[in-house]
Amino acid sequence: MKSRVRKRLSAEERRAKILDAAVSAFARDGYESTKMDGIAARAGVTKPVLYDHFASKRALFLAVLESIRDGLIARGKAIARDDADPEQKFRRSIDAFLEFVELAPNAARVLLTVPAGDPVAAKLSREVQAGASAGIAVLLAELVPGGTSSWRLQGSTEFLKEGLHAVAVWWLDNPGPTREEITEVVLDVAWVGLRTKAGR
Amino acid sequence: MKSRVRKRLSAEERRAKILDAAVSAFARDGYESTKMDGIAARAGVTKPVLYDHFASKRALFLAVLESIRDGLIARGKAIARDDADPEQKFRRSIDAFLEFVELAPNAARVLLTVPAGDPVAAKLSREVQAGASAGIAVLLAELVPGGTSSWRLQGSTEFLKEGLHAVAVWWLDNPGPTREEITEVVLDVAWVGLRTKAGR
DNA sequence: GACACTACCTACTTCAAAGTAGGTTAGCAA
DNA sequence: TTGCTAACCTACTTTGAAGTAGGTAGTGTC
Repeated sequence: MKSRVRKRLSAEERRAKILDAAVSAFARDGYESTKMDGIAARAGVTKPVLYDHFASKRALFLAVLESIRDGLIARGKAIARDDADPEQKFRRSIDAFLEFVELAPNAARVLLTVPAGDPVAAKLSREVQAGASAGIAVLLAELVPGGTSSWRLQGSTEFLKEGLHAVAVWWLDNPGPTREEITEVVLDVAWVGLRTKAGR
Repeated sequence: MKSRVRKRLSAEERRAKILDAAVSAFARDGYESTKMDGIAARAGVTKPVLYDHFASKRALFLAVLESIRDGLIARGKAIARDDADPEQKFRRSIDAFLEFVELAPNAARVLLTVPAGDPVAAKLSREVQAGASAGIAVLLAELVPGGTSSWRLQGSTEFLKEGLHAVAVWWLDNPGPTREEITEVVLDVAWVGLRTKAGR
């Protein structure tokens, strides 16, 4: 039974492979249902190796979230440049987010699924989400009256943010439509408003 | 140590108390983090008594969901009556849902928090949610072109449904505004549309 | 070619929480 | 009073997954 040829990677390579395996695993099963043994198997090693690189399951999850966040920050810079036209700004923000979902579906799933069981992990998750959707709040602040901390603004932000997240998840599960089409759906509801559809 | 006077309730009374304790417990901590011992303590009994009434944690959760659903069905009848004006219909639906949230906050929290860890429990949860939000889909079907099964309709429904859920949860955590005000926020975004706010 | 470093493994412990076996006693009925 | 039913208990087993102890063997360096 010595037929198995062990591949020995550098610490960095192995760490990258583990992170990669963890993203797919968390994306597939969610934080709670993902087992460390499962991640290890995907990464082609055994469990103790995981603990050589990450102190705990939570630490691994945190590292995954951080790598996702870093990717988002890089992407976010592209949207930041100011546009005079609010509609263009709005559309570009939605579209940029959906582009992230399209290009990194696993990362998107992890980002959009807040762990329910572990409060600490949930907090981390929400923090990264908050950073990612800060753009929406800024955008809305210009449109909603009442100052940055008004409940109107907060409520609207919550609605838009989670609505957008839900559409993204739905799109991941039903990958028929193109990104442009999904963007259009979101704009139709939130930007144009349903009122215009009702013969009035 | 015999000072404790045991209260002996009928099966139905005890069952009701357990269900009640379970709703608060699930609402507070979520499905995964809620312990059977904790529910038992809240209900004033010990764990085996729970298992005299419910076969498993899942079965108990299911019973809780069913009782919530029954409450919703009763309430739903009030909204069903047809209104000619789509805006009124829309507003009344949103408002009825928020009224449920206001009157039964624990039930609402349980309904709106899909368990992440247990796939079976998650499925149950989503089914009850789907029933509760079927009204939204019907309502949208009149406004969104393309037939009942079009991706436009599904995407819009998802957006509205989860947006509304998110606002409800946010409202539970930030109970400042009145129900009418929250309704107005939702209508402002989804019915009127943000476009009208941007000087155009 | 020998040494050292560390990636990697097998086989274990720990722990929390679900679920259970079996006995005890309240409360009703005759 | 005597007994039966079932609501309730204490104390246990089971399970499943996180985390660990301690050893083995590739790989670059001298």
